[in-house]
Amino acid sequence: MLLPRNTSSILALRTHVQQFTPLTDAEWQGLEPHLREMTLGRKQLFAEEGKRANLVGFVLQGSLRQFYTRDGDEKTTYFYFENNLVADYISCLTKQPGLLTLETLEETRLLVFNYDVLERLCGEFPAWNTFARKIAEYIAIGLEMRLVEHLMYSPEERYNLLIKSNKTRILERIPQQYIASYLGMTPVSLSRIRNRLARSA
Amino acid sequence: MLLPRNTSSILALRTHVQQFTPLTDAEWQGLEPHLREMTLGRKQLFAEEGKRANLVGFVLQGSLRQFYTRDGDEKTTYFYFENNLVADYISCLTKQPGLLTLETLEETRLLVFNYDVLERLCGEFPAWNTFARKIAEYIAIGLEMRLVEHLMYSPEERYNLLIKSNKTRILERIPQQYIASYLGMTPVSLSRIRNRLARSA
DNA sequence: TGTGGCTCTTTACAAATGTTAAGAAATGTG
DNA sequence: CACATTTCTTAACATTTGTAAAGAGCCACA
Repeated sequence: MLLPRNTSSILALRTHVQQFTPLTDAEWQGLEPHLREMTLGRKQLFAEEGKRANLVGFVLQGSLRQFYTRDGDEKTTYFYFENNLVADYISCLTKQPGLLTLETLEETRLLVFNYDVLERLCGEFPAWNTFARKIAEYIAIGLEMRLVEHLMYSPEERYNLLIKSNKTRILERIPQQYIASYLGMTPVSLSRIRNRLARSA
Repeated sequence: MLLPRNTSSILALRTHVQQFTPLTDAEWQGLEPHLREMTLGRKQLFAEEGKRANLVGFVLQGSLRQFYTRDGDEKTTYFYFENNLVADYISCLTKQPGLLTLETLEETRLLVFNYDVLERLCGEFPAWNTFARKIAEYIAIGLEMRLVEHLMYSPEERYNLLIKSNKTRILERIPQQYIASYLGMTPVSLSRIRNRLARSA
């Protein structure tokens, strides 16, 4: 479902982009005409396993989860909330069919554009190229930290790290089964760990 | 230990860089004057935990491992071989003290340059900015796949995936205790898994 | 507001990995 | 080439997590 564009939404995205690198009005105008609003109901798909992704979204309201499927079993690996960009980044980069699915957790409103527009802007404007570089660097740092957490800490320690982190949105808004998956354990195991912690506290 | 520069080494690096994006001679000359050769003996450090990193290396000969330390316990998370770039990427990007250590596994010869040179080139030449972007994207893709492997597969399955992968250099050249760490398990556990596999084969 | 479905917890049991320690094997170094 | 060191294997035991199943609690939606 596509809606007309909204000025304050567009400003929110521009502000987000400019947290990575400054943009002149002219540079911004390279992207703005390609933006459109989209609203998805609960449990609808923003990207689907097996399909080549070319859509980037900026979450205005709502949330999504990212999961990989194996033998019909879903492994949730990431969550997206307001004021963040969401995409099957790997499929956009490689132009290969995606391995993951992006599903809304609630009714979600997004500002969207096609990844190939950004790719074209990277060739036309150094500023957009720098933005794309900074985004990639930001993603790489996040992934490295997350991988290290898995290599260095036990499931119970990872849950404690999540509690002490500033990712409270995850704990507040995400069903526990998905948090368990995100932390690399089963829902049963997370329930046990929570029980242990509650008793000792 | 620094040695005079060597033409074929420099060509090897240029070839590697150009696998990410094409460069004119003029663009390449932005980097070349800043290259120098370095040779490290076995078990010497290329980057050290707690120190801010600013060095990028291109491995000409030899290999390194990357590890994080926790309570005196080392967790090896990555290996670097010939014809690959090595750096404490996060420390270079964030300009914060590094969390990891890079140690040679054998006598290693590298071509090195300072990261801030590359950063400057990103501002001067769009081609170098694109190179930095492609590198970041390449790293992000690798990290995402590695994280997913940990979230979706058991230690034994991860060992099987490593065997079936094209990362044979790891299995051939890396001590098993480090491979175990890389796979997120103890050396004892890896030895057991190998034993099980050998019996069933 | 009631009802069906989804989510979380709890239990018992199975399976895998972690821990510790000792010995065998391999490797690096003088 | 031989010794010292490091690495790998094996074993026994402890701990943790996974699995399956049942019930309680909560939420969404009609």
